[in-house]
Amino acid sequence: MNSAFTIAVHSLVFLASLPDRMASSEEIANQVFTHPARVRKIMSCLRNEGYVKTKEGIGGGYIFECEPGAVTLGNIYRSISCNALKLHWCSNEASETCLVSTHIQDVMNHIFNEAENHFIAYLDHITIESILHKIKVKQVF
Amino acid sequence: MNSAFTIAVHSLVFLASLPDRMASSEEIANQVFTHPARVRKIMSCLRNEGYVKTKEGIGGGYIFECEPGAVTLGNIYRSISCNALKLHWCSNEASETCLVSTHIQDVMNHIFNEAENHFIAYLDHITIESILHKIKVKQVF
DNA sequence: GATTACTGTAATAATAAAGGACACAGTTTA
DNA sequence: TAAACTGTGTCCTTTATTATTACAGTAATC
Repeated sequence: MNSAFTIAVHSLVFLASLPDRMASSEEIANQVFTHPARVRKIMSCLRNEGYVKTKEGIGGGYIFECEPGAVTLGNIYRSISCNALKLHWCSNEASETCLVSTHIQDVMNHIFNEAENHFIAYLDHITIESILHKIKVKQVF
Repeated sequence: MNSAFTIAVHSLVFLASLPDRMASSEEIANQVFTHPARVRKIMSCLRNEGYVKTKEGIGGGYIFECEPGAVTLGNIYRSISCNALKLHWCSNEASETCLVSTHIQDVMNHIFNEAENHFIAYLDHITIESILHKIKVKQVF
């Protein structure tokens, strides 16, 4: 799993802490310790899903489009990292002589899909707002 | 997630299909489409956990040590890939001025741990034997 | 309408991770 | 002693990820 998911979550939590003004990609990047261009790319994705509103030009930037309580980590995962868990390892040269080799691919794909669903189901229980709240009360689990 | 987990599962399913003799790393590598040295490395790990028995020298190789029905994919995941889901992205230069940045790391670590637990809990429902069985009856889900 | 401060996005470069290949010591059998 | 194995470390290539740069497009402000 790459870090795009974490950056997205961190950015959104940051935005949720600033409900009344826009934040520029540079400001977010400083918080998240990455580069403004990367932030913009990731935020583009979140904008397509309707989670943030963006504005170009002077005074522009990013702001939450909907209620932080309505956005789950599952939502973010699905828009940013879906299939990140799936194995990239793949070989189609399977010798047709062996039943195990020819079918294992299907079996593993199915298992990874299901396992990822369980992963996402857990993430769906967590909202951006709940993370912000936990941080605010300094009661970090 | 790297492919070591998949290679381990495939190898074990293959071994489960040969309960009465040892298979060499070369034979397994042919099935799994990787290199004998990589198979040996991964099998070493599985041997440490007691899932396979190994034997050096002529006629040596690998064979199942326990019942294929007793080994779950969760077992394999824990021995081969634990923490594969965890984010590697990490920055300790968090500016102490911002509450979000300073605590987000703890929060995300906790979330990834829990999410991985859900992932593993699903894998614990699947045994090597059940995979072999599904393949044998050609009823691949 | 020119300037400034932004986003959007692509291209390239640098870095990190994964996997393959090889080597060789150690072990067991014959 | 030779042959067929495992165990393990190291190097090299490939691939994936991330950083960096660049620049066109847009909106506000002077």
